[in-house]
Amino acid sequence: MEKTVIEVEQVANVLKLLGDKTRLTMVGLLESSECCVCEFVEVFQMSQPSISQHLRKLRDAGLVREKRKGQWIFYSINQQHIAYPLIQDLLKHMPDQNEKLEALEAEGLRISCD
Amino acid sequence: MEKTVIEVEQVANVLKLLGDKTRLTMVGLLESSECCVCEFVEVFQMSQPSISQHLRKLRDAGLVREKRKGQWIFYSINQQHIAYPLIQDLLKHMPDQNEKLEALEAEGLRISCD
DNA sequence: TCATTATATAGGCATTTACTTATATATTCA
DNA sequence: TGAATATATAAGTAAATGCCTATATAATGA
Repeated sequence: MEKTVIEVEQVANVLKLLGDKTRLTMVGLLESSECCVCEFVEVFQMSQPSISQHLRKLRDAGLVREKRKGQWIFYSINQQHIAYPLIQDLLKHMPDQNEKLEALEAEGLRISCD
Repeated sequence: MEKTVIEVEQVANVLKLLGDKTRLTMVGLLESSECCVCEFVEVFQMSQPSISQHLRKLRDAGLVREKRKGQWIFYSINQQHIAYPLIQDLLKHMPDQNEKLEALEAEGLRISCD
């Protein structure tokens, strides 16, 4: 395991952010691939503003990055974040979120710009 | 690493609980030794009811256990909790909280019943 | 240029959170 | 038994949270 030691307060702030089912799942999804906002809207069946607000919190904390590709904005995990190794460790204790993306793919709702 | 896989919602609930500096530090302290409420009051310089309420949340979630010893009630970490391995992994990314207990000891404020 | 699609922001609202002070309960010991 | 100590609970409150609807901004393509 890569070991980064982070101050308690910083750890608490990251955990507070991830202490929400939606954001935690988002991070789990982003660990396997980039996603755009509309994909999250599909996955979570939640209003688009709500999704945007969750992503904003993650972005403000530096945990995710955004990149525009045409009309879409893709979010990805920031592997440079000091808490990234910690987050990886966390995710190891959770079920893989990939099936949610595969379900999207099966419905033809996956966005791809490559 | 011991690997327990837990449902996303359960993980989120644990992270929400630990997404508070006080509770996260409490768990860090309890990982190295049992503590009673008055010790926490000293360490955190916080009102006794406030400490009790934090401990109650941890106890309600089953993360810690309480055991009366005379007039004191000692709290300990519940190593049987399904999320305990996850918590251990978390703590590896934080500085050791022991010095806080050592400081107490130096002031003669550490309670011991053995 | 205009309609459509994708995303962000603003404002409102109900719920939760973390503290406070006051009080209740439990144990110890003279 | 009664005072002192340790802890829990109750009630109140300000701030934070997470959602919603409405609207603004940005890119696309006919």
